[in-house]
Amino acid sequence: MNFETFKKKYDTSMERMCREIFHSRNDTIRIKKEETAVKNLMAIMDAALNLSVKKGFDAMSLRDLQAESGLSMGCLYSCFSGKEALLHIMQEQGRNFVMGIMAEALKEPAPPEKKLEMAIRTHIYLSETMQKWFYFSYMETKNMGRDEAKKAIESELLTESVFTEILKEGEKTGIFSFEDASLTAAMVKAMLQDWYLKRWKYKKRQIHVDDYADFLIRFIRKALVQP
Amino acid sequence: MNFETFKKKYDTSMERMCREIFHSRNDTIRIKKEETAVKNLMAIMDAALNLSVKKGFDAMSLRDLQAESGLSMGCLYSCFSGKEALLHIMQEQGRNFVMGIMAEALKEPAPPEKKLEMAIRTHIYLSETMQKWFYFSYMETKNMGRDEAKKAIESELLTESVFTEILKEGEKTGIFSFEDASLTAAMVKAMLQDWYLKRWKYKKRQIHVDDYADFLIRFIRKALVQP
DNA sequence: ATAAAAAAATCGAACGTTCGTTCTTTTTTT
DNA sequence: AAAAAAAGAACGAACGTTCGATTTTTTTAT
Repeated sequence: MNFETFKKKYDTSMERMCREIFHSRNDTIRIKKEETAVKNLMAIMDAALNLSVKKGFDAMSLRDLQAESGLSMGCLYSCFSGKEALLHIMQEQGRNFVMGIMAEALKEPAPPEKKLEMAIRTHIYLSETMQKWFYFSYMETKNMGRDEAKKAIESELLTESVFTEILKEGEKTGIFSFEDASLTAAMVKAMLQDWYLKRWKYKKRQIHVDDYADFLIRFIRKALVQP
Repeated sequence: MNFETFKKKYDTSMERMCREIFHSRNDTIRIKKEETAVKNLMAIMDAALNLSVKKGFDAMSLRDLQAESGLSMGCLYSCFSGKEALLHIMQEQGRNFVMGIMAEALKEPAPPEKKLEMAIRTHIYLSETMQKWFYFSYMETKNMGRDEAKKAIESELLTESVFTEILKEGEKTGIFSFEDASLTAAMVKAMLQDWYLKRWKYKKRQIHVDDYADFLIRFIRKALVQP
C-alpha cells in the first residue's frame, strides 16, 4: 500500500465527515435539508480548522469564523448551539472517524510484520489527508472538558495498544525482539505524531508522505531485531 | 551521568531563571530592588506556567493570574508591560536558558557514541526539571508573533542539527549506520519530545526519567547499526 | 535613635473593547 | 402562502489595561 492506494480506498473528504455530523446530530442542528446543512457545515469546519491551526481555537472569535466561512452569525448558530459545542463536535466526530478507518484497515488477519507496516502506513496516510484535524485535535486537548479529555486519552491509549498487541504477537512468532512492548509502542506513536505536528519541517525538506512512511518502517524494523 | 548527577551539576531553579530575567529586562521592569523583583517574578512565572499548562495561555486571564500568584493587578504590571510581553519573556528566557545548558553540556569533545548519549540525556533531564516550560513552550508556539515564531523554529532546527552532526561524525568513524542523517535526527527529537508532551502517560506507568533515558539510548543504538 | 520626608511598591476601582449569545427582521425556498 | 434559512443589530459579561490612592520601605534630618 502507498498513499495513492490509500486515497482511493478510503473516503476522507470533508463532505463525508460533515454528512456524518449532520446525521448524528440532527437534534442540535436547526437546518432541515441535508444538502444545505452539509454545505454550511463544510464551510464552518474548514474555516474553524484553518483558524484554529493558525491562532488556536480559543483565540478564534466567532466573528473571525463568520468572516472566514462567509456565513452570518445566525447561520452559524443554526448549525451548532455554541462555541463549546462546536469544539465538542469537531473533536468527537474527528476521533470517531479516525478510529473507524484504523479499525477497518486492521480487521483482516495478517502476519505481525505486515500488520505493523499496515498500521503505520494507515496512521501516516490518515494524518496526511486529515493533517489539520490531527494537529487541531492534539493542540486543543487542553480546552476540552473533563469527560472529553478522558475520551481523548482513552483514544490515544487505544491506538497505542494496537501497536503493543502487534509487537507482542511478533515477539511470540520470533520475528520481533525488544525490551518493553508498551515503551516501544510509545516510541512508534511518537514518531507517527511527528509527521503531523512538524509538517512544516518535512514540507520544507521536500520529504513526501511515502518517503516518511518507507523510512519509518525500515527504521523501526531495525530497532526490533536482536541486540 | 544520571538524573541525580545532572541535578547537582546544573542549576535549573526558577529563582535563577527569574534573576536572569530581571537582569536582562530591568528596562521594562518598574521594580528597582532585585530581591523584590525576583520574588514577584517567581510568583508570576510559577502561576503563569501552571495556568497555561492547565488551560492555555490565551484562556488564562490576568485576573486568574492575580488569584494564582497572590499579587495585585498593579503589581503584575510593574513586572511586565502587558500580556503579550509576558508571553514573550517566558518564551525567550526559557529558550535561552535551555540553549545555554545544552551548549555547555556538549562543549567538551568526546567520541560520537558518548556524545549522542550525552545529548540525549541532557535533553531528557532538562525537560524533566523544566517540564512545564517545555510543554508550555511547544504548545504556545501559535500565539507568538512572526519574529518570535521564527526564533522558535530556528531553535528547534538548531537542536536537531546538534544530533545530525553527531550522527554524521559517527558515520565517518564507522560506529553508526543509517539512511538519512537529518531524518534520523528528526526521529530522535520526536522521541525526546514525547517525554515532556506525554508526561502523564509515563507517570501513570511509573516510568521514571532514568528508565526512559536508558531505554531510549538502547533503542536508538539498535536503529543505528548495519541493516 | 527617632521623626519626618521621599521613594518604592502595592492596590483595586473604572474604562473602553471585544467576546459569545440572543432575537427579531428580512430574504429565500418550498 | 407558509416554512426554512440567513442576516446582523443589540446585550451583558469578561477581558486587558490604566491610574490615582494607599501602604510599605528606605533615606534624610535632627
